[in-house]
Amino acid sequence: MLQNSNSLNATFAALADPTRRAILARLATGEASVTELAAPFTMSQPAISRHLKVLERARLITRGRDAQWRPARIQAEPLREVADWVAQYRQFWDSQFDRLDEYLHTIQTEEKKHVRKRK
Amino acid sequence: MLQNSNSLNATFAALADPTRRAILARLATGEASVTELAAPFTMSQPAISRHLKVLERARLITRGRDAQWRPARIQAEPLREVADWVAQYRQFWDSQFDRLDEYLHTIQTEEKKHVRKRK
DNA sequence: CATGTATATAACTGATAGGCTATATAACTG
DNA sequence: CAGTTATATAGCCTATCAGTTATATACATG
Repeated sequence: MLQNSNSLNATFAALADPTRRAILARLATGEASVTELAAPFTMSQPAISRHLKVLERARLITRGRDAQWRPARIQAEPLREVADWVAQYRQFWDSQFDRLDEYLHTIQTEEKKHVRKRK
Repeated sequence: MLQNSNSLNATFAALADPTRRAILARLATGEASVTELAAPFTMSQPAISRHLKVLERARLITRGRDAQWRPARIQAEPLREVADWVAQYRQFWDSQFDRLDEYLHTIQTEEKKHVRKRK
């Protein structure tokens, strides 16, 4: 279950920054150069380059080469891993699972109360 | 689209740590005390308390009170936000969307090439 | 080959993360 | 109320993050 631990660490850390999420959103419409990606932001070009490096290390993007441009492309795999990870918890908000959720929670709470009192 | 930016920042940052993800996995089976949550780990109790505080600030857990115990319970909402966010990118790995994905990518790439050459 | 454009890297800085130990607080229990 | 248990907080340390400016590198082109 935790074999993707390192991968998820890097992916979630990369996604924790709004600039990087905005870059991904932009790349969802197609590849783009660093300058194009930097345009919507007030921060410097090196800052964007570093954000891209973080995304690249998390494998959320790959970089190409087109003359002096280094176009970035979004990569699906880490996003799929996030989707798979969070799907584990779907029961907690999906009404389809409410009954099971409630049941599991009830028996768990009862057990804990007993355990604690015994100690 | 970015109205949940702050919330997602905290949520993704919280999820970037494997200890905190393990705590959430444990809480998916029902509420638990700090000591119970700390048991599987080699780190100190204060370290676990701090991890719980991070999860709490991200609203991924809430804390209760049961005598000297402070049971933690998982909260669905931020996880649902993550699921919603990542669902935006479902097209990139779901084969159902491959054709659209390919089409979008092709026209995007063509456009970019023209723009770059003109400059 | 000199210049312009696109991007990366280096060096610095201030803030935050995540661990520790020691200590404080809160509640139960004899 | 003294001792025990559960948890939180404080203070410290080291590492990493996210930004900056200055500079280097890579490529295109007149």
